[in-house]
Amino acid sequence: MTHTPNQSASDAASGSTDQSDSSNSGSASQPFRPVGTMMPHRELEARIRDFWRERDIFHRSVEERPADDVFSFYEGPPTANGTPGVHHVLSRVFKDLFPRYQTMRGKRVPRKGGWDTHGLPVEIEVEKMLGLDSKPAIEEYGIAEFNRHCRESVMEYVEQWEDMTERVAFWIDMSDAYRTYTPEYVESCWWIFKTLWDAGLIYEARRTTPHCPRCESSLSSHELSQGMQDGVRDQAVTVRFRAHNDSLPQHLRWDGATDFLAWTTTPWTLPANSGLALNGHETYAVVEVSPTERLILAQQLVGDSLDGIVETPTIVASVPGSDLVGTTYDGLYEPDRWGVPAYRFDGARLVECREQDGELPARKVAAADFVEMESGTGIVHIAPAFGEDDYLLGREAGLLFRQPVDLSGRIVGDPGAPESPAFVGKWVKDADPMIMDDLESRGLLLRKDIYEHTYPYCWRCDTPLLYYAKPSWYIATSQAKDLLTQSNAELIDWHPEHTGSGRYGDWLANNVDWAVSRERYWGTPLPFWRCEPCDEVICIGSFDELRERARAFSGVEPDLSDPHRPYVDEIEIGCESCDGPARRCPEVADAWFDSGAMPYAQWHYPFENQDRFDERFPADFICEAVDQTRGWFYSLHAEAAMLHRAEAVREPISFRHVISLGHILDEAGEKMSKSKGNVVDPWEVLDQTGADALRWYCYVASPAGNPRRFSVRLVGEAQRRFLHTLWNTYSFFVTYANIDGWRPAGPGQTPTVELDRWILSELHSLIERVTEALDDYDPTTAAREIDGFVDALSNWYVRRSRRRFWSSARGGAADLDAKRSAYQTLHTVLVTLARLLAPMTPYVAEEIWRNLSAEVDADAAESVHLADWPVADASLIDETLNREMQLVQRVASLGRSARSEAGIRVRQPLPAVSVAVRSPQDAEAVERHRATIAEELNVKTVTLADAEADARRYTIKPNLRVLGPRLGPGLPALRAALGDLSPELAAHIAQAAESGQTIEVEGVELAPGDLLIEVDTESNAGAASTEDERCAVQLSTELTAELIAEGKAREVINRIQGLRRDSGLDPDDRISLQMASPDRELASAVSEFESLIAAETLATSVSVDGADLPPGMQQTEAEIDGAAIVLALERA
RNA sequence: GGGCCAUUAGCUCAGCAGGUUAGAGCGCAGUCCUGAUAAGACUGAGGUCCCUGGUUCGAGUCCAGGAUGGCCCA
Repeated sequence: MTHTPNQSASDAASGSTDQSDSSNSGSASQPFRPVGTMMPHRELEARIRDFWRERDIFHRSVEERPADDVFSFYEGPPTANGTPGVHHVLSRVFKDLFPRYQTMRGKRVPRKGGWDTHGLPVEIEVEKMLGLDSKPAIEEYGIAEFNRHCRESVMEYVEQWEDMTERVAFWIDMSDAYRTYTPEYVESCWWIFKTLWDAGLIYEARRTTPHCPRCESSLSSHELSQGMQDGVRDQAVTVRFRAHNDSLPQHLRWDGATDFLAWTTTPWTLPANSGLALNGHETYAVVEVSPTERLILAQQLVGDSLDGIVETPTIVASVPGSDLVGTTYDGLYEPDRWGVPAYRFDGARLVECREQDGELPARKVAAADFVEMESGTGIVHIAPAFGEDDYLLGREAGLLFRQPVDLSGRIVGDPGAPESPAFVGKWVKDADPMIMDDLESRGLLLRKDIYEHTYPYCWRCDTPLLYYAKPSWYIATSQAKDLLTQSNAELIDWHPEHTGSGRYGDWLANNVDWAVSRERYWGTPLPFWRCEPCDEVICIGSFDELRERARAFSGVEPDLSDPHRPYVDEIEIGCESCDGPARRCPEVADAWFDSGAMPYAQWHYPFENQDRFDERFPADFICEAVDQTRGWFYSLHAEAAMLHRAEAVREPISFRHVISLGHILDEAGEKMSKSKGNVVDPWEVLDQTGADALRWYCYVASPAGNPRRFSVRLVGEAQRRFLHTLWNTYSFFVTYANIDGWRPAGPGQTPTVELDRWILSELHSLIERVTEALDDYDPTTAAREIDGFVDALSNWYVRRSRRRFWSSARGGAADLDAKRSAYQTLHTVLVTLARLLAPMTPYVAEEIWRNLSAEVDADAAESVHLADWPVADASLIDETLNREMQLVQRVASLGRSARSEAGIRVRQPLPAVSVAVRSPQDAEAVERHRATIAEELNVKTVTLADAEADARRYTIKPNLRVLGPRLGPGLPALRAALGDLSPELAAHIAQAAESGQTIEVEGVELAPGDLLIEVDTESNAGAASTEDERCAVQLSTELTAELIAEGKAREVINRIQGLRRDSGLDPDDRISLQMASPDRELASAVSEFESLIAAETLATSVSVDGADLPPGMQQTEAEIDGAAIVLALERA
């Protein structure tokens, strides 16, 4: 049996297995595995995946490249405690492209996988599962057991991840993947901490975080935004602080009392007051409210603040805020008298003020830009322990730090102390009214209001959060700010560029120290041990060191097979200074620290694999979504820069090229989220359209850095438009090559057929452009170039070459060379395309490569992914030919347009086309491609328009690009003058310009290059014309009897071909043909063109006017131009 | 509140250094073509190039301000 081009997809799917005579690709009649017209993507992917697995192609694609020429790729580790979504697919698709490309370019690209396993999101999932809802609950449940669940949960969906990864053909070594929880990984992290510690780049300080007093836990910014509530109504109070008279500016000192008015929505923070902030650039008013009392507040807020409190406020003085800075005042409470210690800032550290150091410094007024005039009094109460702004101002202005509230939200202090207030021991929200009552009774509360604002609540338990300064460990990244920004600007190549210079660069320029500790359980434990008696901190840099010191201290060597909490917390070591016992500080590391440690920790560097590390650091390429600018992109860069500063690694960067991907949106441009229900399931897309289509869409739709809209429909469109066209070209080739038994015959010489030379010229030009784009990490340009090429290949090259592929079937042995050339050329193009597509659409590329090359050529690489990237052969690129072909295509397009305008169908031959062009080169092109133009337009002759003979109209326009800069403001006058030219003058100028003379118009000397000349051909009777800026085409529409007859004959051919198809004949079946028509004209046309009809329809015998058509024949009655004809045929 | 990006046809996107009539694909309508192609060709409808100013002989493109959307950070 012979395959017809119309065989169905399901035939093709099973084609190679259940059709006995076609199962061997090497069989005599069928050089290639038959291919149907529809791409069977599911079957194809499964088959190719099996092949890759069986033949170990991925590993070989790495191992077969030279070990000393590595292209280093780092995998940004995902967490497998959730199912993979489309956005994960997107990043894997982009990650995969460049390693594949570089492999084909000859690099060895090892691809070690990795999993991110630590962190709060993991803990939260486990808490939910176990029904725990707070830190105390976890501790009661048991940290050991809790962490055991965490460890299990992070690999829960690993199988789904592996399936997805394999399905989209992301080649990465999962069997050798690093996991951030392994002891080796943790130990490398400790090495980093120790290295930075020794370089003095780690310190402990307080950090203000949103804190849930019920869960006793800090919340991340992500959690914070989940629990923001609008329209929260809180009590706002305005209170007075008595200024020290002798600290006021001279002119404000007097006998009476002067009070600052300050405003707050959190009365419970008032006992912690250490300062008042005002805006140094604003004006403050001193208001006299009684003969003995004055108040100070922002001048512009006097009315609002005192409304209803003071009848007629009298402003006795106005002072700039800056004049009040440094004024001291009395606090409302003195918590140090009921057992709350006060601390002073020593840089970022806090030092407790001890009794022996003398009296505490007084509270004072400071200037701060964050003080606004929107509401309140323009004076803000500052409690450095309870707010980010407060803390930073306290540190900057040298205020005291008091923290009379514990982590569970209770007011601390010794209730037995003589001055201890009643609210000691109370929950802060319960303390609020007590404090207000107390202040009111002491005459210090000026007013109470209800204030509506947005306030954060715990997303889990709905408790209002406290901003709370907690001890925290910092990496002093701001000390390396210059190194971070400079190395980023000079050494890292960002795509898109603006992310590196803009978003990321700006963020680095505003770098603040990295708060790296978390008061949690499932994470890399910080290697800091603190001596209980003397507070000395010891940083441990390896397990051996810890074992050693623990044994030296306790005589027992600890088990470090699991270095996590709680086991590591139990290990005690000796203090170097006082010999006291040191215990581990309970915090774990920010999980981002783990991710940034992967260049070292994935190899257990520096304890093992030094060579490997050296060879692969820094990475040549990484790729993640844009949200990683402050995530992995930063942690990687920061750790490398800090280690470089500590002189531990040779480069201050850990990656050289980076693609930052835009986010995936739904079809309407909305973010995908479960609550909106617009999440696209990756499996659905993969099932419906296949991995290649999904990948292709990702590359071609929009540049990597753009946000992209995504839906099954859009991917399906890309599939139809590109993959389907490619596949059909491939299928066409295989079908005809099999019919002819054509086999590739080694490297052929440059073809002589012009069309073949042209497509090869375009192909090599394409190789150049695609290579350039991929070298520049620009897959979108590469994909769009290939897309355009495949369109030209299918709709010009193959269409124009069809007759050559059929030529043996048409009986002409003379065209054998041309046919061989066509096969050879199309084969070369497809096999080269397979290589160009291999990094992008690895399945279909492999299919084409295997069928057309590997399976028939013992010398070809077994897999396209083991093959080399094609190299453009400049000698095959013929720019002139490319331009000429472009012109021919334009002429054909214009001619078809003229035809349809004249309403003459394409099968009707026309006598002539006349082409007007504007350059000698184009004229030559028309001459050289006459035959093509004639065939495309179905005309008998192609002539160049003769300027004299035609009624031509010229339009002369100034070449603005040239004349604009030269004439400037004089341009409009010239433009007007050229627009008003008489036809004669225009023709005169045009001819002068064409012959290279200089013309003067409106006093301006114009050289030929200064003008653009357009030609219109008048459409005279019997012609149809159309033009564009490069050429004009005029079709002669005058029909002769001869042409009409040929038109009729072509109609007959069309009907016979239809009948052939309907009769189930194969394309190369011969027929005997009989025709009969009562219409004289039609009958004579058929007789006249009998040989044409026979040749086109493969008729070996033709009988016209067979009055008695034999009954066994397939027959049909057709109507042509109103005349009936009966057609009958049978296989000859 | 700050930063980055985007905004061009119903939809998805091009539009390079400012230049003459702003393009493509999909979709829609019509016509044609077809023995590889669920394809293709031709034509048509469909645009205040987000808005307002400015620079310039000339602005979708450059500058300033604003609007909307997305992301990040407060």
